[in-house]
This record gives sequence, C-alpha cells and structure tokens, in this order.
Amino acid sequence: MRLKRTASAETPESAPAGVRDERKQRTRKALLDAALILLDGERSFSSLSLREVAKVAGVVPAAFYRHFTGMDELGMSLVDDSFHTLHQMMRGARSAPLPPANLVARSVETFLLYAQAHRLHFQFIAKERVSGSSSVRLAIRKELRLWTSELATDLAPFPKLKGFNGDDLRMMAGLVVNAMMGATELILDADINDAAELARIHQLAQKQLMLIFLGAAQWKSKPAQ
Amino acid sequence: MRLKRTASAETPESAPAGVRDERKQRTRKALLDAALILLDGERSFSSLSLREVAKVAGVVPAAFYRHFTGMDELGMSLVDDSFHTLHQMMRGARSAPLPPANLVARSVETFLLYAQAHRLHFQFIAKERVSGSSSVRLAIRKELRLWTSELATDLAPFPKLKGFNGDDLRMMAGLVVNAMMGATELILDADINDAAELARIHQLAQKQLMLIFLGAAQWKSKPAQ
DNA sequence: TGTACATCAGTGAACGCGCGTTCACTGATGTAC
DNA sequence: TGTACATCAGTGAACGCGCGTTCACTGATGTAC
Repeated sequence: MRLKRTASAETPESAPAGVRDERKQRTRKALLDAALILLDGERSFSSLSLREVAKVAGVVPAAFYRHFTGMDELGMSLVDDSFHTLHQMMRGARSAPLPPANLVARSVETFLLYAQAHRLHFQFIAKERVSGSSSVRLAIRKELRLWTSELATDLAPFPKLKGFNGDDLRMMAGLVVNAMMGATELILDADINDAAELARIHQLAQKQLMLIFLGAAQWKSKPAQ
Repeated sequence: MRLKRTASAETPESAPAGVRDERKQRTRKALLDAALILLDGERSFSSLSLREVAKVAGVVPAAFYRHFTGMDELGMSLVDDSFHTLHQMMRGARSAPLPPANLVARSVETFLLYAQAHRLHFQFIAKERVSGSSSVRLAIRKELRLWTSELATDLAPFPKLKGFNGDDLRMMAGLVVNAMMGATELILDADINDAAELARIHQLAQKQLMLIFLGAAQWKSKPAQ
C-alpha cells in the first residue's frame, strides 16, 4: 500500500494541502454552517435531519457520511467550534486587559458584543446546553465548567476578592456565568435591529454583575476550607 | 339541536361530570403524562412525535385529535400545568412565611426540594425555555417574567432592600431567578440517588443567593429613577 | 515532463420505516320524552 | 322507569412523504515511476 500523501500534508497549517483536501474542508464547513443556519429561529438541533443539512449545504445526503458518522458527531464539532470562539475571546481579554475604571461594566459590554457578533455559535450553546443529545449536552456542560474555572482563576488576584477561598470563587464565577448566559439568551431572542432593547439588556446585565461584585466585596469564606 | 349536557356539567368542580367526561379527562392526562415521561432523559419536546405520545398514552394516534389540535397545543397545556405547579408553591410560601432566621437558605431549600418533587414539570420548563417552538418558548418566557415580577414584589418590603427602586428590584429578582434556574438544571441532571451531590448543589445555590443578598444590602439605586 | 494507476469526495437510485393526518366506523354514554 | 335517538371518545386502515442508510458508480485529483 502506498502513502496517501506526504506526511506534512496531513496538518493543514504546514503544507499546501492540495486541491482535494481544500475542497473537502470547504464542504465540511458548508455542512456545519448549514446546521447553524437551520438552528437560527426556533429549530432545535435534535429536530434537524441529516437530509435537510445536506440540502442546505448543497450536497447529496450520502456525501454527509464522508465528513461525519451522523448528526451527533456534527453536533460535537459545533461544540468545539463554538467554544473555540469563546476561548479566543477570553484569551484576547486576558492579553489586553481593560483599565480598572468601570472594569465590570466594560467586561459585560465586551462579552455581549462578542455574543452578538457570534450569534449562531452562542445560540447553539444556549439551546443545546439544556436540550441536546446526551453527548453534546455533556460536552457543553464540561466546557462551561472549564470556563467557570478559568474565570475563577482570573478573579482570584483582585484585592477586593481576598475574602474568597477556591470553592467560593468558583461559586461566584458560576453566578457570573449564569448571569451572562441569561443576558445572552435575552440578546439572542431580541430583535437584532432594536438598539434600545439591546441597550436595555446590556444595562441590566451590567447592573446584575455590579450587584454580584458588591456582595463579593463583603464576602468572607468560612476559614475552615 | 338539543343541549349536550346540563349547564353545570361543563364545570367539573360543580357537578358529577359524567362517566364520559371523566374518561375523556383521564385520556387527556395520559397524553400529557406520556409527553413528560418521554421528555425525561435526553429527548426534547420538538423531537417527540404525536404517534409516540399516543402510543405511550395507550391510545390510537387519531384519538390524539379529540384532545389537542397537534403537539404544539399539548405543549402549551404543559406550560400551563408546569407554572400552575410553580405558582402553587409561591402561594404556599407566601401564606406560611418562613421565620426570618436563615430565610434565604431555607427558601432555596424549599424551592429546590419542590423542583425535585416536580421533576418532570421543571425539566420541561428548563428545556423548552430555550429550545421550544416559538409559541411554547414565548409562553414560558412570559411566565418567567411574571414570576420575576412577583418575586420583586415579595422582596420590596424587606428593610435591607430599601436602597432599591422598582426597576432595580426586578433586576435583582432576575438574578435570583437565573441562579435558581441554574441550580434547578444541575439538580435535574444529577443522579437522583446521589444525596451528596444534591446536597452540594443545594449548598452552592444557597451561597449564591446569600452573595446576591449581601450585595443587595449595599445597593443604592440612582435616585433619578 | 508524461503516463498509468490509485484514491476518494460526491452522485443518484433504492430500501424499508415511522411520520401526521383523513376517514368511515363502533359502541358506550347521555338525553328527551 | 323504558324506549328511541343523539353524541362523541376511541378505532383501524389508508395515504403520501421525508427520513437515515446502503450501494455501485464517476470523474477529478494525487502519486509512482
């Protein structure tokens, strides 16, 4: 048996990749995008059919199997892509930290604008977090826990949060994540052109986070743990 | 045309209702219960088929139409039933108020135990809140807004919350509702027999609410509004 | 470079299946008198 | 109370349809020499 391709062609970032591979990746992306587009509006992922997705991607149903074993595997890929997007944002925020003035309000603003810009991915996360198939749902929960932990780590150095032990920091981070996901759901449901409504939601989320941080400044973790 | 029945037979609480009506109500309930049972686990409402529901209810598919015009109408009925359950609890809590000591912690406990006891209804709300059909989703959002407003009204008299105007009280109530829904989702996903895990979630939710109330005691609404 | 062969993404037809909905029906229950 | 008729919840068969999956295939791209 001969080698399919040179070793380096396997890893796209290090080789010309070839016409065939490039086309294959394009079709794969068309399938993922098709699913996200069908999810926009009131559909849920579990109600999408493989044939629908293939049709919107402009490909025959059987071609789907060249890329995924079934809809569930496609769903897992969407989870990866969606959280890749989220982690990118977190990394960006960490490498170019905001000035401390209005830090909370500006962080909320940054996050919600990002959610609006990546509407389809965030919509997918919000929906499938609670109603997806077991594997997709568990993958999303795992990522959200990871995100909560990262947030807790980022919060730890703040002088006003000296009163927290590790467990309680994660408790607080969970509250923040819940509040942000809640605001994200409102944003995703709002009319995209209703600037006043969007501003109202941003303000609501900012106040909720400020309320949390106001409480946090008073918090004293039990010294025992 | 003759009258179908005596006038009083229309309203079940005031009349013997008749054998036929009673059986019809029993079948209707069997259909609603069948949907809730099928939803337990990883199914989502929009992935249920009318035939499946009819089968679990022990009835032929065509009989479904004697009770609902389609799955969406059945979904709306589930929304009504689920929130009826929730409002009952709120009314109970209001008529037999807890003593002020550990008020927050005890309220969380009461709520989460209620959610565990009405597992299927709360699961339905949690799932369809984000991923249901348009009408079901909007009905759930409306009920959650109503619940938030009621909670804001209940919170208003507390001396420590003097610093709040009406808008900010709803903002805080929204944060509380978000946190409770988050904890409910964890509870619904947890193994029902894992007492330690359930206790851990209860404790987490209690701390989150105490953090919110700690912040609330410091809050000053802008006097302008 | 040119040639002969291998690979494989995408095609198009076919399959059996469960779906929502319709229909004429049955027979127990309800009502008028 | 008894009878004759009306109502209507539930039945069972039928329909056309989109579903997931399989299969042998095609033809452009890739590889060996």
